[in-house]
Amino acid sequence: MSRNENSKNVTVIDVAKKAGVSKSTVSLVLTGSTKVSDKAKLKVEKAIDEIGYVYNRDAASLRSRKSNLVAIVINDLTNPYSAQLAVGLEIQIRQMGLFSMLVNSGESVETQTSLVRHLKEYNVAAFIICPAPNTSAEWVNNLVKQGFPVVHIMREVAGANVATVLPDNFAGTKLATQHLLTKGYKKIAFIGGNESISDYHQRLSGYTEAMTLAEVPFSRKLCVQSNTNRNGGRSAMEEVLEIAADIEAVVCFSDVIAYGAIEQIRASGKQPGKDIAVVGFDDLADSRLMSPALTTIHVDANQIAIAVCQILMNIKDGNKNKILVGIDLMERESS
Amino acid sequence: MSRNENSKNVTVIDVAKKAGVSKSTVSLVLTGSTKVSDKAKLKVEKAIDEIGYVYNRDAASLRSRKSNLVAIVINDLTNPYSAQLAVGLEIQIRQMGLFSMLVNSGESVETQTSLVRHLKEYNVAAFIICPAPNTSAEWVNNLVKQGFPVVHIMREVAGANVATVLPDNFAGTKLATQHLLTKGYKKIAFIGGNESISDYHQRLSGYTEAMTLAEVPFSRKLCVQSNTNRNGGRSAMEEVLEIAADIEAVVCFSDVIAYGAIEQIRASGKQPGKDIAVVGFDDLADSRLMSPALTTIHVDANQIAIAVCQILMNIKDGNKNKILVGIDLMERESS
DNA sequence: TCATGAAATTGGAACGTTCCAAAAGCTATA
DNA sequence: TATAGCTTTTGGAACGTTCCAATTTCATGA
Repeated sequence: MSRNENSKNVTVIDVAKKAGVSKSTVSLVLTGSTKVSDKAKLKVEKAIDEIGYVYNRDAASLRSRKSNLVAIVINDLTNPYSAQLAVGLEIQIRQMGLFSMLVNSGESVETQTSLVRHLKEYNVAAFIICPAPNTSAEWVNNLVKQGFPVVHIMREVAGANVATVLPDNFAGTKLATQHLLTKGYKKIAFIGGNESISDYHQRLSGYTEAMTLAEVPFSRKLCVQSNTNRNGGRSAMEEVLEIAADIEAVVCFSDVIAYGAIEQIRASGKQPGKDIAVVGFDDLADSRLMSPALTTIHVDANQIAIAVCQILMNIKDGNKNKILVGIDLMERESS
Repeated sequence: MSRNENSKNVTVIDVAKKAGVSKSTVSLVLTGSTKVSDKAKLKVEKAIDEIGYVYNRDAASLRSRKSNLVAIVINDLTNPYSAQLAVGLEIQIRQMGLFSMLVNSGESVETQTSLVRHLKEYNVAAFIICPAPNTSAEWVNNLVKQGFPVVHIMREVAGANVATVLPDNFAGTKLATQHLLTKGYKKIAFIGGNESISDYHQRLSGYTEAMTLAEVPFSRKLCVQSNTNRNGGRSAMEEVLEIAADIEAVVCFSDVIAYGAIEQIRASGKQPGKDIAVVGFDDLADSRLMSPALTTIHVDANQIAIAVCQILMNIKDGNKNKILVGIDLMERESS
């Protein structure tokens, strides 16, 4: 698409003429150089305002081979936690003086591949990716080999040689489970999520660890997998209730799963939070507003965003570490 | 940020050498020209693969003064409906052979202004904007005057001379209210939303129109404003219950408001859907999964996205129309 | 075989910026 | 006043693409 059919653009040269300096001086002002006199700077800024000049980043990044565009590739924007994370990342990136470009892969590797291919053409400086399921390590490593700074968030890709920032899933569910144990519950199930999600194992292990440490017996049958939406929570909870009508508490893979579980508990005629305790994972905004307010593991999206940005700043150090972001237990009415 | 410190980039010239043609021919292949022989095309494509060439859009759009980047400026990505809309727009835009850049204004005019200023530098071809509250018509008109195709979605800015696509809010709440009236309910409240949101008046009018047409008396006191989150729904519902304990049904400004209302109804010891009917607006994915499943006005995000894209295709015709996207009643358990 | 015209290919200029090395302008000191 | 050393300014080249006008190639028909 073209915007203005024929009209000439206003360029640095026009600004230079207006301000009575050279185009090089204008460029120095635009790039915020310190080696330009205040007098010249003022003249240029005045000229820019008067003449309605718009900086052309295409030309700039073509010539300078630099870019301040950071691509954020999100797995699923319709997932509330992902959206929250995207917003946090955007704000942090802007604070670094960079600009972000947000795209959504919709959990499809094909879309993700296509998006990244295009984004490379747009000369992005770095990629922040929440990898779609089945993302290949080879693909990621190739991207890195091409010289792009890459940071993965929320999910790990086995064998991928990239920095990764994710919540301490293991500690999270362990803490959640221990909270329930402390409250005196013994019959505790773990519901929701499934093995195709990279963090499932970590969250499940947190639960089993806590149960084992407390020497409370538990059955693998009470670890019911499901898809990750609200319906998944309902059906997993339904299954648990069928297997063990006397269940006392459930640790949920995520808040969304917990929402479904709560509905199913209600549907079965029991009261969530009273008859059966429920703990979630994520701490979505809704979780403290709902009723009963959901006890959950808080994962601070801003903290993740900050960690990502710190890595981006120092990516040249070849930082390929895994950073675990701390979690907190938010104790509320549902447990 | 810079990616590769010193290494030379692979350019069309390298491709040309490898393929044994001129750079002009390579360019013709890249831009999909029909006036290049199949033989040359194959040679070029082979060379591109072998040499690992990446198209440089900065150079291309600098020279051609064209761009296929469309900016989507969303008011609040953490709002589930906005997120759904953003995803729909992204897909439609990609299908048009364009590329979208998603940014979030967070309902702040200042952020919105800053984002748009930057996006202009990135040479975007068009703006799709869900305007933040207090967006000035002058600002928008100025953007249009600068030659940028602009389409507003979901919200109108009074006095702004731009094409706007939004759901038929009036018809929506009218239909919702008539549905409740048909079911025999008489004491019907309208809750949630507030006058700072451009579509509030339209939705409120739909309700009053239906009540008036049916000659069912109603009190302005039962039209309770609130902020737009779940808590707003709770407090508005609480107020309604205080004023009129015998309320039979509520039309909600949005699904999120309805979620809050349902919780408050429960908290008051009544059963949503049985004792008090609830109707929402938006039809979020969760609304059909929750319990009771929410009766609501369905607004098809894809239809909005398609309408926006149609306008973008024909923007040169100076299309400044307002397009109302049709709505549907989804009758479920809550009414 | 040659002339004709259409189709395909081509090299050089241009897009608007930054980089570079060189020039000019300053200030302080002898 | 001359000089050295520093700060500020500057014109031309370069980034990688597309556009344009000109040239070459090809197919056709006489």
